[in-house]
Amino acid sequence: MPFNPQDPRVKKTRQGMRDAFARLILQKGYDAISIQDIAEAAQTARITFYRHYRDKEELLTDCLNTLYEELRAKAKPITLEGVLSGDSPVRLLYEHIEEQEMLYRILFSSRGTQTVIERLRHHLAAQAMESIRASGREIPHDIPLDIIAYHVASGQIGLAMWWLDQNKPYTADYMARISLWLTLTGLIETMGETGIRLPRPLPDERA
Amino acid sequence: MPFNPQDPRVKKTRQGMRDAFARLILQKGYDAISIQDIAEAAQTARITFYRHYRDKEELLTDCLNTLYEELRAKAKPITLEGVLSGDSPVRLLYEHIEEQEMLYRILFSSRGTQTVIERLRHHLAAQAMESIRASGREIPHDIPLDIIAYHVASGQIGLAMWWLDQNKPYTADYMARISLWLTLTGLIETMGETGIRLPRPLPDERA
DNA sequence: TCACTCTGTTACACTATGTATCTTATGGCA
DNA sequence: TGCCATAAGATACATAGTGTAACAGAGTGA
Repeated sequence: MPFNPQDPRVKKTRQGMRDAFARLILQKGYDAISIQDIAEAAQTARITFYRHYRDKEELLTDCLNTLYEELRAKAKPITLEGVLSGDSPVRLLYEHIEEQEMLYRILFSSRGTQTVIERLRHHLAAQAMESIRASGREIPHDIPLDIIAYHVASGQIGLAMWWLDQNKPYTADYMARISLWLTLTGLIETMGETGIRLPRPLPDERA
Repeated sequence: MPFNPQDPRVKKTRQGMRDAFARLILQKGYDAISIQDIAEAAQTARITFYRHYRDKEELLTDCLNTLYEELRAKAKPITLEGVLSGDSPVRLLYEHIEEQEMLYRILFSSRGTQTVIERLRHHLAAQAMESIRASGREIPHDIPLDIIAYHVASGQIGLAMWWLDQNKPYTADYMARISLWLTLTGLIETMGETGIRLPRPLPDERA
């Protein structure tokens, strides 16, 4: 189906589908939605759906890819000074969540989104690695860099999910700073340093 | 349907369904599975499925609830000494993942599981709070305890997901220690302490 | 205006779902 | 051992959703 994405009719149809779909997901959940429902809510014919998307999944991907591309477009070059002064990737994430709250609620809650969350996690992990490189410091105990990066990214995404789930009890700015602070300092002030058995270096531990 | 769960016929039927379902999910994915498929794979009649479960979702919940209950049953009282010597909730998690790898793969990859992952996150968050309380220390900067707990739990789950996704490149023991270490000390050794703007206390930041 | 493209209408075959009815098999117990 | 309660199997059916086809009508842009 070689549709022309520039055609105003096509634009209108697809935008209508995306909007209707987002509304329906929040209203009754991904699984309970039929193609019929989407077509009706978008005030279009059922067959028109099939002309543009193979299935629900593809429409959802269309919705969330746009979201992800938007976040990526916001990314700036990473410097240690920028990160420490609060101009961090996690701050951009919280700003973007504020702008696109409805879509992030779908991303974090629905089911057809595992791949997009995975992409977001990869993205944040890559940025974490870049931040660590920008710091120019040695990694302690030879902990593999990708492990660190995924731990950081997972904590950041998890905290953002918690924030939306709790209906944003704190400001995005506060959350971004907390997230960065926990990532950087962990619980060391709380738990204390004494007695922590550091992991041994890597080679002994290969499975 | 007041079935007797003790009846050996019932036990056999349900166990067969659970096993068949787990195999099918890993084989072709949750969405692509029909009730027919499950019944066939379990070598039973389609109608028998409906006698025991309302839909796919309920069968999946049955599978994963068992998993979650098993993990919960392993939990021990938390002490600071136990946590620091490596006898931590996250170690139990990794041990359990090794024991039930197939089901955890389903839990972490499939779609019908958001609620169970959420429950796992709550569980780990609750244990993190308990660990912090057991330490008897003050929480720095009045950071809300639940924020810390969810950050910790998310990092731990995310790292475990990464580990399975990468086909377990390191031992469970090593992963558990890394996870604990990152949680406790963060990246402070890597990024350094200077220049980090700590979050201001809470009251100014309420949304 | 005209050619082209997109959308709407109607229709159809196919598959999965959920339920009902009746028959057969199984396990516990006197 | 034979009986009884209960679970599983076989068959059938109504319903809903899916995916596709053919044709008519509306919109876009030159």
